[in-house]
Amino acid sequence: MSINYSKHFTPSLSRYFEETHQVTISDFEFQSTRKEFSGDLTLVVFPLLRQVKARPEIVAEEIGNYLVSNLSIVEGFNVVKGFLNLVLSDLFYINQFSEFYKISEYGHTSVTDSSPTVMVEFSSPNTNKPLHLGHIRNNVLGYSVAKILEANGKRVIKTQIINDRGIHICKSMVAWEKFGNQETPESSGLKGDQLVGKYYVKFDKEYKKEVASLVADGQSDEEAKLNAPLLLEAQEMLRKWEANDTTVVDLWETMNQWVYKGFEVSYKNLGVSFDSYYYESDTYLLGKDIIKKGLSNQIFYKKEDGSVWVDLTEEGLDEKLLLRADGTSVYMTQDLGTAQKRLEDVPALKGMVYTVGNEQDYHFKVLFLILKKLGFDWANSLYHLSYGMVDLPSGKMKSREGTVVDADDLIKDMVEQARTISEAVGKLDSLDDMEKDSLFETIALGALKYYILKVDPKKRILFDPEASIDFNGNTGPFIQYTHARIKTLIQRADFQNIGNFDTLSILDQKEREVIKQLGNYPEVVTLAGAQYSPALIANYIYDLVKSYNTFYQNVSVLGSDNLVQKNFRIALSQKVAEVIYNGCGLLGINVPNRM
RNA sequence: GGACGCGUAGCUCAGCUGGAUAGAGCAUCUGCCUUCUAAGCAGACGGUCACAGGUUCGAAUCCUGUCGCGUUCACCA
Repeated sequence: MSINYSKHFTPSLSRYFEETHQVTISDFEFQSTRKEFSGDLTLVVFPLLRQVKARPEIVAEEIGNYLVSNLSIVEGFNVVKGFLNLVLSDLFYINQFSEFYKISEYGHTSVTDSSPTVMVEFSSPNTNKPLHLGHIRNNVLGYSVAKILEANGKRVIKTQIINDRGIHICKSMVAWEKFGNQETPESSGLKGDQLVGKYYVKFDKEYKKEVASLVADGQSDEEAKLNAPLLLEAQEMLRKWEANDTTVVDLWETMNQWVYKGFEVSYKNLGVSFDSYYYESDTYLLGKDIIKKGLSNQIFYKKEDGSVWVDLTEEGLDEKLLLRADGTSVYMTQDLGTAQKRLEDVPALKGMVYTVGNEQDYHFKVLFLILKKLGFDWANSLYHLSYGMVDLPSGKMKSREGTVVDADDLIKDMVEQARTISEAVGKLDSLDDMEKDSLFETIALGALKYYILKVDPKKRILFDPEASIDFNGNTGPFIQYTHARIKTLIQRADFQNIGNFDTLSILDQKEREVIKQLGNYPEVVTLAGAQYSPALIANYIYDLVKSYNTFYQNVSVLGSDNLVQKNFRIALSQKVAEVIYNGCGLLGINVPNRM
């Protein structure tokens, strides 16, 4: 358990010390008392010994005595070595809880007119193939971080950059022209992105055949790869596209529309959404102006061949190309352009989060440095939300070798699995078929998202299809289940006087645990330190759910004879349900009222 | 080779600004359904926190080095 009491539980304690000794609040370190010792809150006295020269036991004893006689919320204490364990009164917990109880969305900051605007970029797919498991991690992470920032009082614009141009698109187009027989999503019944992806794979297959036959004719492997007719056709198509050839552009637009329609379905299945879209085909040329400006300000320099570079050796990095000798743009140019365009569209923009895999750590380091050098004041508020790859037990995913896990397929499989398990458990007889379907979907997505988000983004994930669908232990369905149970409990409970706990005096140890967890919850995120982490939130929710379950398993609410206590417990349940609901919202996970 | 990231129980992962005997889940074993959801709860078993130094009252956590794994160092995107 991880609780930082210094933020939420200690101001009144620390005030005393500030007055009597020349030490500051930061010298006091509080932590949750370990369960093998008695007490609620522990003061670690070692850090104080620098100011107060005495044996730790004596200092602890003195402080403990003082607190007990001067602070009504401290009922008692014990000293173990340099640790002062304080026993807090029930009143303290009840007051604490009364405070949480009154505030809905406890810990969230609402968005107002003066809230800073930030953009969160995620998904950012290529338009030549369907979304796969790696995209799911990206989408789920980016969406969650957007929600978290919103809960922290930021005005958030969810956006993406769609990689809709380049040779890879042309490959799908060539293959479709040659082998497609005018196939369309309508004629084939295939989702648009799946259809285009099919021809991307087809291209690769035919291309390999051509290479093989060229090699058989005596060409070297390298020659063959460059000379294969299909590749030449794709390159020719790219040239035509850049020259605005209407036939090519029309085909390009048609096929891209298919893909976008397909993506929309996948996003809907995943439960994510966007507020704006940027297309590489619109922005890839824009960076050139920035380069020009940087050149005249001598931030960049030109080599003899005419290519433009930036020198980052002082920052410990290399020289980096920004513009080719022939004047065409590279990846970096276009990212500079996109950043500029976004700022033009949203002048109030105060920061950006880029959700992109960690293989691009270096790229973003360079991008941010360049923007800083160019003097954009928001360049200090750029954050690369970098995440690790998703591995399968069988190894790495490779799209060309067909070892990818398709996003649509995966979601479908998980919904089926949810159905199988749920039907085996029973309990759902009162639901009609539509309610059941929507429930299975909610559970499946909860399982998938939680499985991905509970892991630190920067670590690589080993995606085990079996374990991801597990409904026991530290999983999404476990959390959803607890929420549903609480909801039923509240619905069935017949109670009055909720919110008036004045005469309540004896708390169960488990109730204290739950209240502690509730108090812990709001401190999960800050933007400034780039500390926001869905994994942190996931684990907090799990802690809360676990202590709540333990508490409720051991206490029979409806059997309680004291009305005040009964109401208190129901109020506690309500609050826990609310926190689970809000917390899951930050992860983009829905929680059902029944399951 | 340089840079960055990771290395914690058999497996998958937590572990906040350094604090007490390192925590969960899965797996294995043992208990617990006449009251609100057993998709649960309680317990047992399981650790040289990769390794070696250093900093200090105290290190999984901070510093240095070594080893292992990954990514990256393209006029690809």
